[in-house]
Amino acid sequence: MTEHVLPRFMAVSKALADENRIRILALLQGRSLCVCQIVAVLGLAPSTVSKHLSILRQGGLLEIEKRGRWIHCRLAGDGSPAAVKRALSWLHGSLKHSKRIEDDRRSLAKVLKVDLVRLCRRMTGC
Amino acid sequence: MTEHVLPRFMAVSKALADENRIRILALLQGRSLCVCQIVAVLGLAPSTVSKHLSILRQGGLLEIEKRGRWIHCRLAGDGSPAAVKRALSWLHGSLKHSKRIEDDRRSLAKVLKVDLVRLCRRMTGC
DNA sequence: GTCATAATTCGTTTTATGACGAATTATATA
DNA sequence: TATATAATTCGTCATAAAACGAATTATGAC
Repeated sequence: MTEHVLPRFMAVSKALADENRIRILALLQGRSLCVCQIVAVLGLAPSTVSKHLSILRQGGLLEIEKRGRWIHCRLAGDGSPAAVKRALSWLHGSLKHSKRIEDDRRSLAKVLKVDLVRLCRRMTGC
Repeated sequence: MTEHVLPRFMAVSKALADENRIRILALLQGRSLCVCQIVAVLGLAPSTVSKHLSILRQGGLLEIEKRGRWIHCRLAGDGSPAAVKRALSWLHGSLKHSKRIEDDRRSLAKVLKVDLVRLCRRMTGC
């Protein structure tokens, strides 16, 4: 019986309460992505995406890894709390047939074909 | 592949993104409650609780049944979508050791001892 | 070292959400 | 029928959240 159980749960549920963050989590299913790749798919400002990623990390749903100049994101792994794993499994199970998510996946497929350096150059232009 | 999958999911996840709504769902675990009983435990204005209940219903997490002058609420049953059932199971699994939720339960135990008619009379006084 | 650039932080604006009380609706009881 | 009252809807206010651009930080390339 502890004080922080509910706040922790709320951090996860609030993280899941925004459509763009759900899109991010769906994009990351089964793969790791660079921030700029996520930006490219979502079509939002980098600062906005950065904020979303920070909220997802705070909820424990996301892990990051610095690789040189780029930051790669992936979903929380097996080591994460059961509550987080169940949330992700709920999410992925529920969104299997979403057109919006499928559109994002298609968009991602195109983005993945572009070299990272060229992709990020393109970003600044936007 | 349908259009409304993501909006439906968002209706559920947004419904779960408020602490007081989580408290309501936790209170309703395994029992049905009258609106005025929920009001008594949460300590919020009836209009506020009513709004919360409406959001939970919209998300499909809650069902209501009119019994005379009172409206009784219960969690979504076995007939509800898998996404909803999984959300509820995630929630209940995650909050087992929450002090706040446990306090609510104790508060509910007291409320349940009061006759419904007298309880509601007391409400108007507040 | 200097420059380019990936990502974040900060400040601001707009929009969404939660809270309440007053008014309304609907139902049981006198 | 008239009254009491459980619950909702409506209007309003205060707070929180999402979006952007500008400025900043940090890392690799030259």
